[in-house]
Amino acid sequence: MKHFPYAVAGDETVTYVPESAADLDLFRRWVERKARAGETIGADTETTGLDIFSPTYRLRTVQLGDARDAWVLQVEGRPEMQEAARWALKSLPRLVFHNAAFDLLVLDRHLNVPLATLGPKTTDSKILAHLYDPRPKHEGGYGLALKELCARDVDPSAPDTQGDLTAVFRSIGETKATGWAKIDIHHPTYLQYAGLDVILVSRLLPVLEDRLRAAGIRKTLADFEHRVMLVCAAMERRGMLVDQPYVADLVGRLEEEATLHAAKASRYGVTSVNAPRQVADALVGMGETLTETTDSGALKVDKSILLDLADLDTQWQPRGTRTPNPLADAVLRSKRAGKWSTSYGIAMRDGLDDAGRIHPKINSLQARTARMSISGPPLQQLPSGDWTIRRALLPDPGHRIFSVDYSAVEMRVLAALADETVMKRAIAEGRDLHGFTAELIYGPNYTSFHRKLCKGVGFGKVYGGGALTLSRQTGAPLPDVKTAIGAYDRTYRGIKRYSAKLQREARADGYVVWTPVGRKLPLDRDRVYAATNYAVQSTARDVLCQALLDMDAKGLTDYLLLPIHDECLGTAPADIAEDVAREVGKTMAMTFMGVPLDTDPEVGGASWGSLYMKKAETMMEHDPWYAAHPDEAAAAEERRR
DNA sequence: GGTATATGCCAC
DNA sequence: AAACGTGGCATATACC
Repeated sequence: MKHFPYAVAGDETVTYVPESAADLDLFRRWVERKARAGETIGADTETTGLDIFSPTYRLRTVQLGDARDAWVLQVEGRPEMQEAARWALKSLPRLVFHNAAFDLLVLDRHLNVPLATLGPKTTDSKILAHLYDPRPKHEGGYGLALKELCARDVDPSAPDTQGDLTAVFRSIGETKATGWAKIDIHHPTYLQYAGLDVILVSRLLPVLEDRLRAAGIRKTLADFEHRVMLVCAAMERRGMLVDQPYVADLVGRLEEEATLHAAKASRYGVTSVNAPRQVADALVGMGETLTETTDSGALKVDKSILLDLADLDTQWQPRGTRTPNPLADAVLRSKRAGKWSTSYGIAMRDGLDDAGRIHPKINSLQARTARMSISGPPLQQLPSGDWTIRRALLPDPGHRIFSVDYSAVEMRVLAALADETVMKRAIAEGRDLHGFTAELIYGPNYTSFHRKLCKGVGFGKVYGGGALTLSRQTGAPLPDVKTAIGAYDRTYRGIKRYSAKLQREARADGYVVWTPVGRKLPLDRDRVYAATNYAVQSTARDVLCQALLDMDAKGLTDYLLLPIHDECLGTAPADIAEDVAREVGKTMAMTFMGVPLDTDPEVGGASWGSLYMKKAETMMEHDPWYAAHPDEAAAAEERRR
């Protein structure tokens, strides 16, 4: 048996690599001892990369270990090693992984150890670290990577196993992208580091648990996050069907459009529309005056400035206020088509598993506020004003897509947290909140502009924005905005009071905000005003996560595709889709601190895009389900009006 | 070849 | 008095 000694925090540790049947017997005896003792064992996998669901993906090693001993099972192409790993994972009573969702999905898909088997006995050290301090290193936190955490809590000189291996990859003529798949499975550094990771995570766990206890973070919150992680992992495993012919055509059209407009821009000397310097220089050369600058002092040529120059409004419709600048127009169009093609179209086209599905990574606990993120491709950020991208994603065959979102959840959470009595009354009465506000401030004859202003001020409260930003955003004159904000504060005194209280407490209590679930959110000292936003955004996130757990308990997870901040996207057989969506809506709906959080279920057709099409005609032409159900298309158009 | 930063834009 | 929050990700650019 190969073995690699290594000193961790002054202790001798050993990584064992079983080769013979006798070696595996030793491994099994170790597992039996650990299982009897009820110990939590560190676990990890090495694989060919991060794209778990790609057809060429391979699991290479499975590691298990405690604070002193690690075992690396070279399972790739070795049935007896796979069997031993499977047996060990099933026998051990408690496991700890760093970033468990990844390894659990790898083991589910490539070692046939179900998510449902390992999930309930798994602790994720990354979740615990996030609960202790959600900030990555560059934001002033301790960081969330295993290396960063172990440097603090285990051994400052512990190696950067991932980083150091990158150097090894280079030494064998591979890159970071190819190294994990190509490195010899017997390479001593590879095996040594594979074992070290589980020794490190075993040692990290008790320290993190102590830290959470000392910080006053409840065990129930950690349990909540682990359950949420497992529901999200199940959604990630399910993935989403891609309309492959549609995507192929879409990418073609977008690339053509990007090229066409790039060619126009090149006539003005811009060789790359994505180079802000080139664009700015060319515009100045054409006689345009650019006044705004970026943080580093360069002339700013962002979308809003280019839209002005191209004489387009925010909906890209001609405004008729000036002669459109053709370069600005070409740059806008080329950039948009290019981004939609690469970030969304190509990502969908090239990220497929062998069943034609994509499996975007759902990070259930990502942001400082605990918000989730989705990447590869970023499905939470697909264009919503235009249905063409979402049209590429489909419910399962024979299903209809559905979506359920909360109505104005962040405003309602704010009303609840701030105990804002006037706002709570309006919500309880089922009033349109922004119209209600406009009426209180401007009287019964308020205009749509007044309502828009009030809506903006409300969002400003949630985001912490000021008068100037709001004025820029709505186009309303600064004095009008200031007046509206003043009136708003007098109308909803509870919000100002709450915001002031959070900030006062934060300054007295180490610049943190505590949320109702007992989550501790660190604030930047120079942005204490963000406290209200953090509390609201984080609590709204926890509302959706509680709903995910409630839905899971009712067996609804099988219908869910994605969480999108205040919304759940799902798929259900066409004959029961309406019922499923209604049930999801009922389960998501709840009362939070006395404030009702209503939901709005909506059932579409045979593509996600159908939920974003406004006209029945469009639905019938571009969505097969509506093509077969014209009456439903007409009804959907009516509802969306 | 790789990283870090700047800029910009997509969503809620 | 004023302060717009959270992400993912592409491209350009400078630098190692």
